[in-house]
Amino acid sequence: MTIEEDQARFLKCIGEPTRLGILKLLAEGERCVGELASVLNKEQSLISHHLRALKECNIVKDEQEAQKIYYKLTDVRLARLIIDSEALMKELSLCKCQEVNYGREENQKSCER
Amino acid sequence: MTIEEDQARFLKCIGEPTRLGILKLLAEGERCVGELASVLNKEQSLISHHLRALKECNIVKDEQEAQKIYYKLTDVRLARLIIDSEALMKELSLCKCQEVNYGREENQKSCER
DNA sequence: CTTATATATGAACTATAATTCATATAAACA
DNA sequence: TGTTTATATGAATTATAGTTCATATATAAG
Repeated sequence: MTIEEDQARFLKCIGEPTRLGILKLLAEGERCVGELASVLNKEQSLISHHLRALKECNIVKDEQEAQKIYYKLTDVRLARLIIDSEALMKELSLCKCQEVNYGREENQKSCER
Repeated sequence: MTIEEDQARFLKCIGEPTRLGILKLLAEGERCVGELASVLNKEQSLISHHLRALKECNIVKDEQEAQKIYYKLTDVRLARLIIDSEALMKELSLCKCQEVNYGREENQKSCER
């Protein structure tokens, strides 16, 4: 088991659209499964499966409160990582002069290709 | 196409062991395909496929020099992202008290589970 | 103790991605 | 021009991951 394999597992776990949606919500504060499912408009069981994957990677932790189970990020720096990678991704996409530029058209002229 | 989908594509592209190996080498400086393949001890065609994936995500760019084609990171901040995510991953794994602790055994006692 | 609510689980299915192999392209050079 | 070297490509295969559905578990409330 190499570091790259572990790191890949970690990044791959974050790098899935539904899980990113979950993580961005949890970056704002803890949420229970039902809330996540309704806000993201996905099936409860799907959210549960994704939460389990995130938990197995130590990205989130849970806490039971009555019938509900609240999830939160294990570390605040995860929120930073998500924000930073989003910013970087947007810039790299801009330099490709794609159609999708996330509303920052004024920056298109600074693209060399 | 949501931001989460784009961001996931970006992170998933980085989050693969062989591609991480490539990226860490490119973080040190540009390399041609053959070098990458021999250092990583993988087939040339495999490296080529992965480089194409990285290029499609604008993570690397290439430059031809005679018969050889040199690859480099499109942005230095990618190196930072890889370093930071590795550091964070290691810390999160430590808190899980896993067997794999990347040689930082002295920190195991600070783990609450 | 029965019912409602919240979440988890496992199997089946579907989709996506990684790998290998054979071959194509293209530059350099004898 | 024929050969070597470097890289890319596409098809086929295999592996991994995401999704759905039905159902299980567990807490709370009547």
